[in-house]
Amino acid sequence: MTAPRISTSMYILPTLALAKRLLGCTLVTVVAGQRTAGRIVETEAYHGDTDAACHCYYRRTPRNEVMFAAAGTFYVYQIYGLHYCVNLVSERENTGAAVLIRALEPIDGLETMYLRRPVKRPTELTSGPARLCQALAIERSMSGEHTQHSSRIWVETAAPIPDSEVVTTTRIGISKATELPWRFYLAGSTFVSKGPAGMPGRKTKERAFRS
DNA sequence: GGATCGATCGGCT
DNA sequence: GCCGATCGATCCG
Repeated sequence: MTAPRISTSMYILPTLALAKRLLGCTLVTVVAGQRTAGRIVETEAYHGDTDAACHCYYRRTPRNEVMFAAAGTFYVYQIYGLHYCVNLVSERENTGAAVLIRALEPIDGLETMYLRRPVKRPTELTSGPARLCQALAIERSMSGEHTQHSSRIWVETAAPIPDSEVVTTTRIGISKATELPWRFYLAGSTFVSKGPAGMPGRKTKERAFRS
């Protein structure tokens, strides 16, 4: 079962709208002939020079260059020297904004995912930005690929999730701009990441955002 | 269950 | 030199 890839009209949405709209859609990779896919259940928005937590906040550099590419481009970066995280670039070219994909519900290729991540429960497979990259074999060489054209990574569309099923909170694991309610997840999903319990010197606690 | 800590390295504040 | 959009192991209760 596959669905069409997301269309231009979707990934040109403003970053916050795109972050919400990606919920329910399917992130797919095909690596070494193995298709692995998961339903997106958690995202975060990062937006250019207005957002101190964004990689593009200070200026354009070789590292964040891909975030200034066309909307629909994947931006993959390495964090803490050993993990990867994947984003979908948003907004007009040269803006420097993206949506971080933080958690998936595994759908296809579970056996392959377990080979890449020897864990016990399906909830441990893809419930975190670095975990899902390991399970779907996403690494830095995929940075710069486009969801419309890539043969190894793309997003497939799904019906929009009603607002009543989307929870909005502050973002996780950052130390700047912690007040922005730019994290979104599917209410009731057991595949959402919880984030670190608490690390010294870091404000990681999420705050529910009332609306 | 919750808190603490180490791994590991590229890019820059 | 410092530190991060993280994870998993370990210790405590």
